[in-house]
Amino acid sequence: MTQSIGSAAKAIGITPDTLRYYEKLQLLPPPGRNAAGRRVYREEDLARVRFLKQAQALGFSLADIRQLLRLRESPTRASRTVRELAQRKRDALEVQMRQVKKMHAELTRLLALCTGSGSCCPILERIEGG
Amino acid sequence: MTQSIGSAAKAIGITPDTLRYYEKLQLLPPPGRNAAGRRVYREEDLARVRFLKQAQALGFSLADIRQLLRLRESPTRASRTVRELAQRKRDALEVQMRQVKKMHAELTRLLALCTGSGSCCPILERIEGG
DNA sequence: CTCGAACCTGGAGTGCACTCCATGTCAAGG
DNA sequence: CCTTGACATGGAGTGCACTCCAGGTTCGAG
Repeated sequence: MTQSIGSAAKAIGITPDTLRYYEKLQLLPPPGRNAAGRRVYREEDLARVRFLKQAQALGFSLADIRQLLRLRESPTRASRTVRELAQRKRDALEVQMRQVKKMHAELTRLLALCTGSGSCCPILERIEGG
Repeated sequence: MTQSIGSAAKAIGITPDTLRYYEKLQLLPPPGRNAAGRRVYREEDLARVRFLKQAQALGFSLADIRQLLRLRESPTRASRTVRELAQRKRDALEVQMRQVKKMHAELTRLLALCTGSGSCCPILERIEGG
């Protein structure tokens, strides 16, 4: 069963433009074409795109994903490289999480102080105070 | 006490380019100039930049900060608008936190499964499996 | 006095991940 | 048959926050 670029994109939840963009970046191999020169996607092609999107949802960049896809294709599926990639990504997420948490806590604290009615604003004061 | 753009930038921990960039975006008012036409920063100017950087550290974008700076300058310091800005930002951070947490948990789970030695890779399988 | 560092300006380039555009071809419904 | 919509291409534009460059002036140390 094959699909046009439009229905393939819809099935995955992206746009045809994005699909062509991934192809241009060589994240996806050129799909087949029909007699009229239009792209034809097989289930296998869709699986690759879904893999890409899943990895993206796990926080990997397209550059990371380029690696991941190559490893996925490789016959030995060199597990160690993937593991290292995942580990680095997890470390980065930890740092990000701490930062986001800190910002959130601070804003929560400031919002609790702030009635939104007074003429003085604890939020501005906090930012000013450093 | 006044500063050259270089020492002002250093004091804040940014580059002169960034300082000029903020000025171009009108996030900072044009500072004074000396006889030779070089920028001269007063303590007051530095305070504004520090405010900007603090707000940035709290997760505000430059567009947000433009608002914040205007409000800071305003005579009434309209607290309600600031509060709304902060609230929206906090909500966004909550969403972001949940996402980052989820990705982190998933990667941790996968890394626990993955020895990095076997020929099969749970991480790739997970991404494939959807 | 000289030399290198710091400064000035306007504008271009970066990185990420798309997104949109103009122009043209092709296919299916009414 | 005609229109409308999906598809094709190459290339430009978006948004964010810088960052760098060329070409010229000025400052401060020796």
